[in-house]
Amino acid sequence: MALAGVEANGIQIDVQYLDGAIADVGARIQRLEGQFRDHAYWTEWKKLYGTNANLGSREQLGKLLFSHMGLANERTTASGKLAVDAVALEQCQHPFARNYIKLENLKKLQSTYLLGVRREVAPSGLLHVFYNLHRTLTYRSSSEAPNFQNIPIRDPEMAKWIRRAFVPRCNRQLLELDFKGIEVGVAACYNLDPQLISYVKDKSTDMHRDTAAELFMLPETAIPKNVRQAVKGSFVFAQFYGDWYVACTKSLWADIEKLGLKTADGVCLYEHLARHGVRERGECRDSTTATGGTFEAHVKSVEKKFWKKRFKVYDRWREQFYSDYLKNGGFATHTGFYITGLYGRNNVTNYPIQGSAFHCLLWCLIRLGRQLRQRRMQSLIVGQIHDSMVLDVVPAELDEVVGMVQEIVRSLLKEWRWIIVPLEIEMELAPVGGSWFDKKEFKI
DNA sequence: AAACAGTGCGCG
DNA sequence: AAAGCGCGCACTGTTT
Repeated sequence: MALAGVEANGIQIDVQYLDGAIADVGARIQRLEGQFRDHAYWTEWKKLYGTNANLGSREQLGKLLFSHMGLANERTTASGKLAVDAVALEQCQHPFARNYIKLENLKKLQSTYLLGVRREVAPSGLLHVFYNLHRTLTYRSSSEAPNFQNIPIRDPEMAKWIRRAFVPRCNRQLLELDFKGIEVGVAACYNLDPQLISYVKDKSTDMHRDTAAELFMLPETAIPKNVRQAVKGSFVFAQFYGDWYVACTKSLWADIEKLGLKTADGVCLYEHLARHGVRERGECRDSTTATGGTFEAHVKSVEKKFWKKRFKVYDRWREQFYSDYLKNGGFATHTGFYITGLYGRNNVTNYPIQGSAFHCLLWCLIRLGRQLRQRRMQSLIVGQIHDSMVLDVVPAELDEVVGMVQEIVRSLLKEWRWIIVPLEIEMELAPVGGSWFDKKEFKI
């Protein structure tokens, strides 16, 4: 019922802007495609495929680059074919391949997002997306027509093109509220690992910083922001979701180059590691290839310490939870669901965390929506993204809305006793009349 | 023409 | 023993 309310509210779209953006991006795509058709490679491409040559076919591009031209590519897909994705094309280090990625990005922006939103906007100018609660294995939600939960944000350029179209109603502003680190917090509520709990509770500590110090042999007091960020994504979260050191080694090693990671003194991390006796990545083929002096061997030892020392209770919980599932044929979540069926180890230990984290948000969303109506306020909930909600607020109601949310979170902690860590709400606010792209951190 | 499988990529 | 989790959408190429 609550999500149906959000669907009915709808989010305002700046249709005039959107139509302009569609025209602009369309022209860019045309221009780029024209450049491709002037390139010598396109002539080769046509020799291979004749009238069937299709610039949009990655299969054809793969044949051209990796079979015909003989460029290297060791990446394969699930079914064993050569992968022709952004990583493989990046590795070609060739302008034709690089520009192809750019073109594909623009086409993704145009077809999935700009046109995807345009197609669904109602004549009123409101976009009523759908939220499902019956389609996920984890008891999260999903969103469709269009999917409101995967609108670009990480690439600022793509984010600007599409998020500019999402605007507040007249004389209002967009407010986004999200739970900070909710999945880590909820994980701690399942595994009760004292070290993890203390990391979550004590703001002076930072597990990403500490792990970064170990992985890159740096002092904990001198971890650059982008190094911490890379370790958070490529190691800590990956490990929590069930990744292993071989894959983590590859992505961390690639991050150094891709993100230009350096020590606080400006020394490239390859050079820094070499000074500490780690001169190469390692073969990274399987569990037998980690030989001494390689980054692979080092990451392996950090992983061991990570699970056997730092988060040993979390480690034991994963084992226990999975073996209980094997015995019982199912597992319960803290939010009252019992999940049965055939799943692997990573699924079983991740589903309850992912689902329950969403239920914290849903619990709050239900109450906020109800209270806004009861108080006859004009502010509306207009969207939801797993651990966040987007509101279209009347400026005069802003303080009251924020107060209501904080009170609701307090009552959540009282009601659900299994939540044994603090829950923090982060807010982002756009100016009155500003778009979703214009949101900025907002503190009271 | 519709359905399906496979691939790739956007988000949390 | 397995080897990050969850989604929706667009597009290509093939089958029905």
